[in-house]
Amino acid sequence: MARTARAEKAAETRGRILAATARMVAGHGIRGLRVEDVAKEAGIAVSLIYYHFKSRGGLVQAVLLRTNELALAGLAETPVRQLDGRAQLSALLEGEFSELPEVRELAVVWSEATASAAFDPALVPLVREAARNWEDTVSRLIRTGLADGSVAPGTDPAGSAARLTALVEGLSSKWLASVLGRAEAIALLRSAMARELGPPPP
Amino acid sequence: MARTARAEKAAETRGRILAATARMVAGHGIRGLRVEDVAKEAGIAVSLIYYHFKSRGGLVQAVLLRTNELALAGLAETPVRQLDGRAQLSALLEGEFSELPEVRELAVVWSEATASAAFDPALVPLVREAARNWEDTVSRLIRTGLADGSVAPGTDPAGSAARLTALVEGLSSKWLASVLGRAEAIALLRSAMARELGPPPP
DNA sequence: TATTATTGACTGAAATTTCAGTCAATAGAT
DNA sequence: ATCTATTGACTGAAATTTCAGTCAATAATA
Repeated sequence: MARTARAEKAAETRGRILAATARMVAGHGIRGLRVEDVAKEAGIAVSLIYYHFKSRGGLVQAVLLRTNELALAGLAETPVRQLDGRAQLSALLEGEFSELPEVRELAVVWSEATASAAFDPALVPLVREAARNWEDTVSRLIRTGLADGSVAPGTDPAGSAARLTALVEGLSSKWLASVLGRAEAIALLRSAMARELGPPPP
Repeated sequence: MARTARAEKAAETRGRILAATARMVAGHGIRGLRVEDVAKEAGIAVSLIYYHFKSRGGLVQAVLLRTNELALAGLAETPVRQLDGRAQLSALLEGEFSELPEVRELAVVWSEATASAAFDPALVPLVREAARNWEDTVSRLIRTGLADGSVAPGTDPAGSAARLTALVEGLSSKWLASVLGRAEAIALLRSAMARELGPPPP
């Protein structure tokens, strides 16, 4: 499908709008999202947003979809082969508390989506799928750890994954709300991992 | 201070407004809260809300304060003296996932407050204090459990309390978002408690 | 290939909707 | 008669959505 130059540029614009939307959601929340702000941030006319997306709600849906895709891509990124499963998992979970704007952005959008899903049924399937992806990745890494000996034998991958992801979500929301510092959050996560997966290998 | 009939009635009205606000927040979130809806729900005029509270923001602050007080009162409710510390803690944490509207209401308001605090610094102290109360209560019950033998010796009350409360918050947000069923949430909580506090006594 | 028609991306401004917040007037208690 | 609680109608400022129209890229035609 030879995309014409015009279509190419349009796709890029759409992408710019979504990126701008993500930044705005990260800064003001889903409910605090203003279409005009998005347009300004993306450097385009407000009405163009309505041309590409049906409505403000459609824009939100689209940005959540994109966020899921980005997160999946991030998970797929092979995290240094020489690390054992346990270390990879550590990196993945602790990475949730990064100060890097683009990582924090994902965390905020995700947390906003979950919170909003309680009032907006349209978001539920999206949030469900994202949660499943995340949990699957964690339990896969636990199995890797079981195989390479970095995780204590007898660990239940699915159960530990469910508990750890829920814990991370709780810690993350406290962290985003400034109730918990980054260091404390990571310390709590580490102690929980030790309980779930046995003492870390040296 | 002999409260006159007028003051009495006014106080009651204030209470009705706050109760209505809590219901609306539970249904639409803090960000979805509209003062006209509150007025309709409480059966009073919009302007009366501004008479009793300075602004929409003041109303939100007030409802969060009230929610904290309600929660504290709920915590204080002596949970049957014959239960050991462990059982009391179980009841307390599992109670978070009750289907009772008034309990679920507390959970939603709390979760909304936390989510909103990420964008509204005015809410941070309130959320902090509520988190501290909650964590203190949990760690106190763990100490009770240590004393009566229902919690494994060597358990660190503060650490376990921090991890358990974070876990409950994560489970709760998934539960409210319909990502997790009540039964699953409780099962995960139980398995986590077993890890933190040792096997439950028979 | 030069000319003409058609489509797709995009804009600016106006229409509509949505809300928080105000105020003067009134009812009711003391 | 005074003060307090309460009302209902109103305002103003955002914010969302719609729409008529421009311009450049592509497709069709000669």
